[in-house]
Amino acid sequence: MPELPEVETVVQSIRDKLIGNEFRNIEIRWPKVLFNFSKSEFLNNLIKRKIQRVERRAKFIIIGFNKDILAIHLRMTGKLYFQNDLPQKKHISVIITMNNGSYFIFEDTRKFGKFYYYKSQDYLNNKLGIEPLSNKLNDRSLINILHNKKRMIKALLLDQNIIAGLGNIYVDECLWKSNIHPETTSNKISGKNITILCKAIKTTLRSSINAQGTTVVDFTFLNGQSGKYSDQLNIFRRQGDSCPKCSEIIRKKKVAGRGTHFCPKCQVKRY
DNA sequence: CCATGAACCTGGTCGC
DNA sequence: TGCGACCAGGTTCATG
Repeated sequence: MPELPEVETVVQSIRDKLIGNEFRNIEIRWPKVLFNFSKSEFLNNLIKRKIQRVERRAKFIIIGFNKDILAIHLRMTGKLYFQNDLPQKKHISVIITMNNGSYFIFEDTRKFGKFYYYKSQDYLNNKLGIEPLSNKLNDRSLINILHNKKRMIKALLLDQNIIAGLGNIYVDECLWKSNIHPETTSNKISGKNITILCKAIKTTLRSSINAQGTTVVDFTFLNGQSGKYSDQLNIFRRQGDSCPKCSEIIRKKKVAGRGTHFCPKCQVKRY
């Protein structure tokens, strides 16, 4: 499901209900959801402590206490929301009872989502690449990154250790906007095209955040609201349609292990 | 260093 | 209606 704009949307939808409040209890319905700690560690470390901050780092949701954090990754189908009654749905992985009696729920059909507990955020910050919307990503740094690697551009942009937050939807959209074939070797892309790519990444992510993300199948937040950026997708899942720029038929093929959408006329493979 | 495929799970869709 | 094959917004691990 979620890439950077969707995670940001989720964070914004739960932040005010978490900050200043406390966890009181936790019910684990899918034990593997706790990746690097146990239920008793959750109870010992995170109960009855005031939540200080709620932020996004890459595709992680960070719930910060003092220095220590609860980090949540939604993977493909994770959903986080509040509810006043106990949920009756099928794929509930976690139910956290809040100090005000409401329930903070993690629902995850495919069960890939995970909770992590860290004594500080340093571990994640060191492991993850730069934030694409920060000024650490700019024309110069992106040229530097791409020209110092020899990798297929699609795989490189999906690599969270380098730039953290892009996923399959936005990589396809951004490569289309900058006329780069997804299989192009990164060091063969001209500085001029990289500049266009850099701009495409920032404007696409910002527009999607403004539209509260993309709902392709079932991404929802709050009370089942959908992301509106789906209307602005140009090629993602539009194989067989006409390219909005040149009317060529949009194609789909597997690149870097992922279904990849591109226009064979606008995005010519040079290497 | 890089690419590929499998694994982790469930459910939707498509063809027969 | 049923069944199998294939696909899905992500990440990690083994292998060549």
